[in-house]
Amino acid sequence: MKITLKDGSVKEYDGALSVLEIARDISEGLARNACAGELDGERVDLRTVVDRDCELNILTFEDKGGRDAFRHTTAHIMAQAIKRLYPSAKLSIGPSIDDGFYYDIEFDESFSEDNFPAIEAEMKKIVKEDLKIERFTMERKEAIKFFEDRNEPYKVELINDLPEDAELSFYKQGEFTDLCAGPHLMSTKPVKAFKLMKLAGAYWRGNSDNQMLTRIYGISFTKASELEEYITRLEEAKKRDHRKIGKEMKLFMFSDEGPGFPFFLPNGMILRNELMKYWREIHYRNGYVEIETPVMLNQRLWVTSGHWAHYQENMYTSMIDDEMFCIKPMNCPGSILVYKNEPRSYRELPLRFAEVGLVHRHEKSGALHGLMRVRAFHQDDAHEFIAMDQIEDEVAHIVRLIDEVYKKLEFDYHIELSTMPEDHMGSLEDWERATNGLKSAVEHLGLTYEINEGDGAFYGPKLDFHVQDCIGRTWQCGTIQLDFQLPQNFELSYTGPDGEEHMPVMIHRVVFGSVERFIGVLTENCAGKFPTWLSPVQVKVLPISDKFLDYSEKVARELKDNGIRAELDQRSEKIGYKIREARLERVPYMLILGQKEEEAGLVSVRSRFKGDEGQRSLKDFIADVCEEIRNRENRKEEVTDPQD
RNA sequence: GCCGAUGUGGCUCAAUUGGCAGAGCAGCUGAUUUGUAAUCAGCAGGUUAUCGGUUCGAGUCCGAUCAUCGGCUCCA
Repeated sequence: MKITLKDGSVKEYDGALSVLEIARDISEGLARNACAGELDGERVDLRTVVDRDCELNILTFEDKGGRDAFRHTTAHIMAQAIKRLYPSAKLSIGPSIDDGFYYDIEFDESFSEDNFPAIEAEMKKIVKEDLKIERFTMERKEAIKFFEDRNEPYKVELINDLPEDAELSFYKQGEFTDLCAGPHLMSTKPVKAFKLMKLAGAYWRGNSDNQMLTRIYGISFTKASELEEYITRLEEAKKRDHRKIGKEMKLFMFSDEGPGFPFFLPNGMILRNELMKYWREIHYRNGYVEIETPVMLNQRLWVTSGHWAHYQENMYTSMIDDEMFCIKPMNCPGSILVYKNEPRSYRELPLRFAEVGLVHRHEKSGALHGLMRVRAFHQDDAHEFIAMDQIEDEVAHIVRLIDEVYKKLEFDYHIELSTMPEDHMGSLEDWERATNGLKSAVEHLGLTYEINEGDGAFYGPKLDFHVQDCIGRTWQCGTIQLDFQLPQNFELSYTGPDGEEHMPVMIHRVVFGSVERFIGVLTENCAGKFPTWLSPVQVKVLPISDKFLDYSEKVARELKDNGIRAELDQRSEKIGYKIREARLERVPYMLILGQKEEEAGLVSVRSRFKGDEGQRSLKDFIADVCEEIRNRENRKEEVTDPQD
């Protein structure tokens, strides 16, 4: 047989060989580091026997596939340690994930992180024991009996749910045997560096009606230094947390009097208003008109829209004069009332009503998370009413708009297409037509997307734009949702060129998603070092001593007169102290003013980007900063902070 | 909502087996008049999240509630 390797070279063998044996034939080093294989693009075990011509890629810890196998083996080692220490613990599933691995386990007694050190110690023993990991298969009946005898009900349930013809594979290391598709390492020995990271509850099979199991998360590496590096990186990343920076920079706050309801402080308001100024500019440029609809409206409207039936649990309500009013969780019904305010013509389409609407949703207490997940937030919403044949163009138009904004703010994002959920309105045909409309728009733009099965809104499928926070969690920001249902429920129509009444298609879309969440992600992306146009204070004027206060006031006045957000630090402190504070406040520019500057009528510029930029005339400085702000430039940092 | 953890001045954190609630920073007052990341001194600041219990005595032990953090479910 002929085997084509990753580098294109071809190996020929007479008989069948395992992946490991082929690796060993290539080099001893590779065999030592091999974690798994990739056979014609499919992930396989090191034990897999190759007996035909194929492409084979040997995976090590450096490859995602190899890393997965390595960490999956670590999960087994953890499970084995737990079974040694807690023989009555019941195992369910324990996969590798992007960021390590976990195992979901049912314990008899309450389990806390205090138990981690003992488990880690036992894991170390297992690694040291250098247990050989063997793979074998079992008949279904035998396998069920095997796990029934060992009181592992979750494993039995897993086996019962596998298709009839599925091969049931097992991996055995020492006294421990687990149902598992693999792949796995050959022995426990290479798992040199690992750490149990956190503990969480997790519902069996991800269903909140089921039993809650204890999930233990861990991470592992081939070397201790890699583990240390990982932990340091994680700690560094946490310094970018928007909740920490928001407090430091006085952007926003929360109060126990309103859990999940953000308060915007003066600095946060500047940031938000500047963002919205930019937002309005690009929306007016893209053919949107802005409206505002009431925060609360009669329950009747929400019954018609379907929100009362599908979203009631999340809605705040109020009885007024014996009528029930609902505080809006979404802006769409309000926009629809605006649409219906007058007869509409095909000539107006696409009709784009933008609305920065304040919505309230009663989110479960455990779901709240800083500005990322709140109970009151501003959606940079728009509801568009279009003709059926405008779907693809309009969706493409919005995708381009979102892309423009995300690029401007340097967000990395990925797109997900969310399809029909269980709890939905409308016919299957409508759902299919809407889903296909979204698909073809993205495909024609040449963009890639993942499919998120069953995650659409109850009224339609959606394209979601996801971005990452400081520790890699992804958050949905932008979304484009197609909707055939609400136009029907509200009997919307427009007069076509044929003089007949037609039903418009509705698009719900946001670019930022929630302004609050967007600010949270933005803050973490830039670690609070906002571009100058978004900075609460753009220039800080720092007199060397009180003697130069008059000149400093004049300079600050001049800056403010030119529309620059400037602040004067008039405290009787040393210049080093003032600079340090301005740096900690992440101010983009400092003007240092002393005798030299006053006599020459100049300013000394120190920037966040380059440090000391030397002396220049105030006029030139103002011209450049104004230009930078007007263009909404994002100057790059060329200097790093000294350690605190 | 569920599982686990946490809660001490504005912020960051101390407080031994249960035995007088403390420090640094920030704030205020005064001195200092400063040249590119922290000048000095003094003053003030607390019902230890809330409520209840055990105890001669509770920040510390127990219970409940609230909030926050990490996940699960849900979601912009």
